[in-house]
Amino acid sequence: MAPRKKMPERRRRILEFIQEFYFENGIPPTVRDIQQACEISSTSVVDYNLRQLEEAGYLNRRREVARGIELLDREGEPVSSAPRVQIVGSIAAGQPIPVFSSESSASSEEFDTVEISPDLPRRHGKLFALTVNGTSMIDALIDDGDVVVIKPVHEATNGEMVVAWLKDEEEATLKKFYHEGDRVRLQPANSTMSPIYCATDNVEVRGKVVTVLRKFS
Amino acid sequence: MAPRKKMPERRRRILEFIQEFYFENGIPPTVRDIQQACEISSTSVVDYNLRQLEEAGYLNRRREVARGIELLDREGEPVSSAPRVQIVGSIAAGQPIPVFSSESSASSEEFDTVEISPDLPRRHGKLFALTVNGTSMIDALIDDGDVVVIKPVHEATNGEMVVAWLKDEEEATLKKFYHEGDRVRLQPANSTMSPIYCATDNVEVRGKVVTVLRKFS
DNA sequence: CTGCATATAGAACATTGGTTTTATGTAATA
DNA sequence: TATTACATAAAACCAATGTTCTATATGCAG
Repeated sequence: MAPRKKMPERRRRILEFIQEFYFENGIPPTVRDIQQACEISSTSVVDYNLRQLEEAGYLNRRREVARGIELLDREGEPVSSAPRVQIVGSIAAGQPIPVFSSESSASSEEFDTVEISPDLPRRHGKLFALTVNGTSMIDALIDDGDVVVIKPVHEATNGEMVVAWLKDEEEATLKKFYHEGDRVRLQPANSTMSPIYCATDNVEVRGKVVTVLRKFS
Repeated sequence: MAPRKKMPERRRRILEFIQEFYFENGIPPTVRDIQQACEISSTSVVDYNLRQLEEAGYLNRRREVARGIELLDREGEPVSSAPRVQIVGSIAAGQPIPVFSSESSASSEEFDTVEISPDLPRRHGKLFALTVNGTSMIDALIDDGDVVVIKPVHEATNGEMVVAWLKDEEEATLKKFYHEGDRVRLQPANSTMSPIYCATDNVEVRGKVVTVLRKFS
């Protein structure tokens, strides 16, 4: 699969149309649907661009099959109806968590997963999840046993709830992030706990909370 | 749309296959896909049965379109990838809310909707949603502006969070439900508020909370 | 039995829609 | 300038696929 870099305007337009069409109609468009919508003079041009898109890993084409275009997500997986994210571990203030590899490799079937709204990966791309241990985030309305869905990012803006990695301590915590001058304040979401202050270069943001899932049963 | 009653075995088989196929492939099957999978001797038989299924409201057929079968749900709506529920109103302790009609009628496009995990309607069937006003449910980790997804039910077990309708007062509230002898305790989720006690026959359970959705941004 | 609705068959038809072929234009590069 | 990769065009080809036509079988009501 070729790398993804800059793409001609028309090609981008085609890809966008396919996504819209599939979302609205529940079936992929035909080559000629694309041709008309994107005002392209020939089906061969559409075919050409589809091949390029396939090459670049944006979609699969089922040969000789009507409406055989299959959209792929950023990991090359088909975008099916029910996206799931892996629960890669648990987190509680001060507790270590496993290392994240956003380039997650081979072993896929070893984690529990949770089903999430298709909306989320559409907006945020690749996500993962952590189970929350204890009530240390209770003031942020995150309870023991809740699952937080995380978007892997390396920067955060003030007030966002992030997974922060403390290099020296080799610990990860779930806290609110505040950059204050040359240091960082990590604010627990529990009024009985004090904030952590540390040097900017000792803190590594690993991701931020996108949503919280809670079981009612 | 004709009523749904008993269905020939073969027809049921066809419908089941369409569902499986669409789920697995992301596109509907062709007439001939169905023919082969269901071991039917002629495409005309498939066509005949598809017409019957359309008549009975199980699916739509886009005429002259390859893979034009569109599955419908129990409400006659297309089963698209991302299920949505209507936000039919808002709720806060003591505030009135609109009347729910689970047999929701004509007007469909008048409400905001939220996208939910496909898992939920699969498990609970028809759902609706309410926006939470104020912080009266804060102890249950439900904040102002959160959206609660509700399953319309008429009974609840102790401890469940329910939408309760108080007949005399003509008000609806979101509270925890406890049946205690000949009366019902409706427990607010806010430590500064007192529970409501009332006669069993003055309380009507309208639904229970299935999940909470919160925006992080 | 007759008539009628329901269900199945086989075959052919007609359009849709994926694919191929050949030709042209443009920009970057040796 | 010649070469090459990239992008666009027009037209045709033909497999995939929706649709139709005719014939047959079965069960049920009159």
